[in-house]
Amino acid sequence: MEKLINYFKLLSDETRLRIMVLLFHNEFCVCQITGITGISQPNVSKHLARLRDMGLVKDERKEQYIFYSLNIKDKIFEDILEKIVDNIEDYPILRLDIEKSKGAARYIELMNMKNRG
Amino acid sequence: MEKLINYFKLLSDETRLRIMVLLFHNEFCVCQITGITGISQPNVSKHLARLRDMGLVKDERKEQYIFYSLNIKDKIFEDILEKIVDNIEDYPILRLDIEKSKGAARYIELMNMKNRG
DNA sequence: TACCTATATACTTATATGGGTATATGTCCT
DNA sequence: AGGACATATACCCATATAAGTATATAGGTA
Repeated sequence: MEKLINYFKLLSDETRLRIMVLLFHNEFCVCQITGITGISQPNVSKHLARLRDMGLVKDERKEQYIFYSLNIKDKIFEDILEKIVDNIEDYPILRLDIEKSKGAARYIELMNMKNRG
Repeated sequence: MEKLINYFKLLSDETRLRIMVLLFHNEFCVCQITGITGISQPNVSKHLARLRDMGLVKDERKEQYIFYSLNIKDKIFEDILEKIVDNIEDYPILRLDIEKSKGAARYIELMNMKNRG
């Protein structure tokens, strides 16, 4: 039951909920999540680390970026997350994050272009 | 979204989760919940008050007892709770509470009989 | 090598949370 | 009215949690 309790703890924080819902739609690196949500980079990192330690997300380095993606094994948790996503219209903050995230693939391109002048 | 977050906060505490799952099966008074779960009376009362303030349970006095019952209006919360109950075999503590609760109707009878000698 | 960006972590602080004990309130019964 | 029980609440304490700032680590590129 401790696991179940921990799942609910995870979801009971707005920052983590936003991150989880984002990752439900796609994989993102830390800077993309930071850019999309406006949450500070250390904060995003910290929450992702916690999610990783609980085995709910996995990370993969691609050059300078570390991409995080969902890694859910527990059906009950998956179902709950899905239920939230299905009702995303009820949660404008989440919907907005997803909207913004659609331009996020370009975020890294833009960064790279900027760095190269 | 604050409501959703609050739902998860509610469920992320073992005491409240046990109470909610009990009430999902039946209505109970404070002393029954205390008897079934072994949680202290003030603690049970406090959590029930919190649930009541959030509109998730309602209370009804019957003589000296105050019975609490579920009063869920939000479908997403109902679905989540249902999902837990459907998988109750995974959570021995919850299952045991339910088992014990089956004798709980008799609890008040016993109390009354004892008081009358 | 030096610099820039991405990410992680340490440290601090403020706040929320949960539980215990003691006590108040309310109801029933005699 | 007084005693017994049910419930609620106040108060205290310990702990957990989240966020910010500063800093460390690591990769990429010139």
